[in-house]
Amino acid sequence: MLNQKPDVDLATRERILRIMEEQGFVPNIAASGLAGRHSRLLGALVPSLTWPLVPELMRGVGEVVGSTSYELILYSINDVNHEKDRSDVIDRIVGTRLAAGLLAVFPGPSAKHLAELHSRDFPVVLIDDQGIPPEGTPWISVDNRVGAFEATRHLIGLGHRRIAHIQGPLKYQVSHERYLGYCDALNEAGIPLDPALVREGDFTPPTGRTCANAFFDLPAEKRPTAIFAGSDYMAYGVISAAEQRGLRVPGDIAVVGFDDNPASAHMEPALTTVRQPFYEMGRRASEMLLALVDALRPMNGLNNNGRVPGVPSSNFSEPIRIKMPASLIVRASCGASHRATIE
Amino acid sequence: MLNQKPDVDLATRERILRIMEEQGFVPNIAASGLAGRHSRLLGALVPSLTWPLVPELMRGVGEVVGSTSYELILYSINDVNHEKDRSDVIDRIVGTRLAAGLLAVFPGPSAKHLAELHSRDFPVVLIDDQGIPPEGTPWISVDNRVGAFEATRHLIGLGHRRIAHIQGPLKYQVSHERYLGYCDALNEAGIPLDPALVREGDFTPPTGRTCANAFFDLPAEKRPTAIFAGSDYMAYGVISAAEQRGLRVPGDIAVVGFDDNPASAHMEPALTTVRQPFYEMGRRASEMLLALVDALRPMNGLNNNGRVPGVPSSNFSEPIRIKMPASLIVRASCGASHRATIE
DNA sequence: CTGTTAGCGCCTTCAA
DNA sequence: TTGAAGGCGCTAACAG
Repeated sequence: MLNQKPDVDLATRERILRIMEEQGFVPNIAASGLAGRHSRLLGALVPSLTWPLVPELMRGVGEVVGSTSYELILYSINDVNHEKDRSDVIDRIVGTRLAAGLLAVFPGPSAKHLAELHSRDFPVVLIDDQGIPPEGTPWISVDNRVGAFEATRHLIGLGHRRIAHIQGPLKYQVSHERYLGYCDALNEAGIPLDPALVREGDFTPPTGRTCANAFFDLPAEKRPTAIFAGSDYMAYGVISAAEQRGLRVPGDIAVVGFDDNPASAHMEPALTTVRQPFYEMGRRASEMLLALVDALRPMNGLNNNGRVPGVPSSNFSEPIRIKMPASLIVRASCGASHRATIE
Repeated sequence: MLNQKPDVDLATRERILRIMEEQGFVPNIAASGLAGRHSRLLGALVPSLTWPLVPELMRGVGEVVGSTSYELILYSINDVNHEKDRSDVIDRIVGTRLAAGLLAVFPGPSAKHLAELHSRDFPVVLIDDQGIPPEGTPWISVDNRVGAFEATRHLIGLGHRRIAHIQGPLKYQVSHERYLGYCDALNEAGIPLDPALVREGDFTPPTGRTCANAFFDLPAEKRPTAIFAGSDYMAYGVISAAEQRGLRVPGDIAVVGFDDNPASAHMEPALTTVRQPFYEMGRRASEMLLALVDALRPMNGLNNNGRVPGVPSSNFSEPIRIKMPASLIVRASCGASHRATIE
């Protein structure tokens, strides 16, 4: 019977169905999933939505999923610092058989387990900015190295020679990648790397402040004229430390961040930074996941009439790993207005 | 049969079930919802997650829902400016019978329709900062007026007499409420309201900048010494305009915002603002929704054994409308460090 | 092509 | 108490 309509003799049921379809009839998704052995739900496994870039990502996901007949079910793992392996949670999720596929944002240590799920033909797409994809699992990431390279090169182009870098935690791959990009740019310009100008932070403003102060305490001839922070949040700390010392940004010290947090455009001075295309990544990831899920459907999504034979069920092919470009957003904090970026 | 376990003769089925239960057996949510005529999914209808405060809210929601056996299904309506009535979408959502209840964040014009759903015994909880609740529908909002009152009074306490206010769009109730709070504080201090010191913005930095410039253009004796912006974003614009004029914040002009965006603590100067307890609101709302949903379940959530009679199905009672307090967060931008707030 | 039937995995009721 | 049967709303595979 359809929805909760009152029972009628079976003879007229079909007719009723037809009529209802012509009006706006909405089938019960749960029942349809059950019967069709195929859920219309996609799971999204995300870390705290309060991370600055996750909402932007989910905007892309929501848009794509919203344009289909699928619905999004949100598994928001509010892990304190995202260190724990959430394989148990993932197993529970898969166990409920609610979702036809899983989109995992910044999976961290669970990536391995998700890759295994994928290899068992459960549709999985990973989004991360790390860059160490498990073998064969669909994976969308950001080209951190090139992003950092461009940021640093931009500072060099502005005449800076003593450029400091505040790394993220070294346990994260991204931190290394951004550091390598920084080195690349110095190399290209023939500027020797000065270890005194590289420090490790933890992505938060306080460590940005601490590292900046350490740089400011260097003897004048070793002191940097520009700081490239591994995250916008650390750049906030740098700016704050500079102001407290009476140093003007960008007049006395140029600052560049990484992430392009929503607020970074609106600060004073507006922060030059490297934008990661999270919205686009969300879109791409969702599209990939939908493709995987569809490939697994009986009849491959075609009506059961056409003579077209279903493709060999495991159509897990095509674009597997995507590396998205990060782009430099030039604003006031680096002291260059050679490109007027009004946002 | 349970999950997709291979078929066995009916005799041993039950035994298998028992054993599986002792191990970690995870029932199929869709099937259980179908059979039990009760879904274990809660719908969350949210505007763009990229609004600064929605993620914080969803953190609360996610935490509460995650601690139950319910799952969250996310209906993210990326409406351009949240004006459209989404009743059609809501009908589709309810029509799928997927969710047992609906949590609507900033429902805007759809609030009326949601209230009607509620009156038809479909569990609905609204979260809004507006303050015009439809009759009887569970509704959680923020006390904007008192928040604005405290912000303004704080400025008065610092010695300011000429305090400007930048309103949000007047089509929003919040804008009026915050304005009223501002007036309350002036009244209390016996400061006459000066219409030249009140302007309407649209919650974004550019209008903050525009309005601030208008204030700065006033003749010296009419010029404000403090500006209370109706949103943090507008406060960013104010700060930016001030800097461009060579005015120091808070030295020359004190600035207070409203919202406490995540970045507001990290700017230079850190922004004094009014925090809305969105995390807590998310929690409360989820708890209310869960209560409503449970009240509707057959047997009222008790096992079908106990002699306890189910409560009369419509147990829609208890806390219906909640107004949460907003709290002043004092930071550097208002020039008062009488409370050292390090964040 | 339309019509019918048999479940999907689970809950609930009734019988033992 | 325990167990078997019926059905939730729908789809898919089969008949006509």
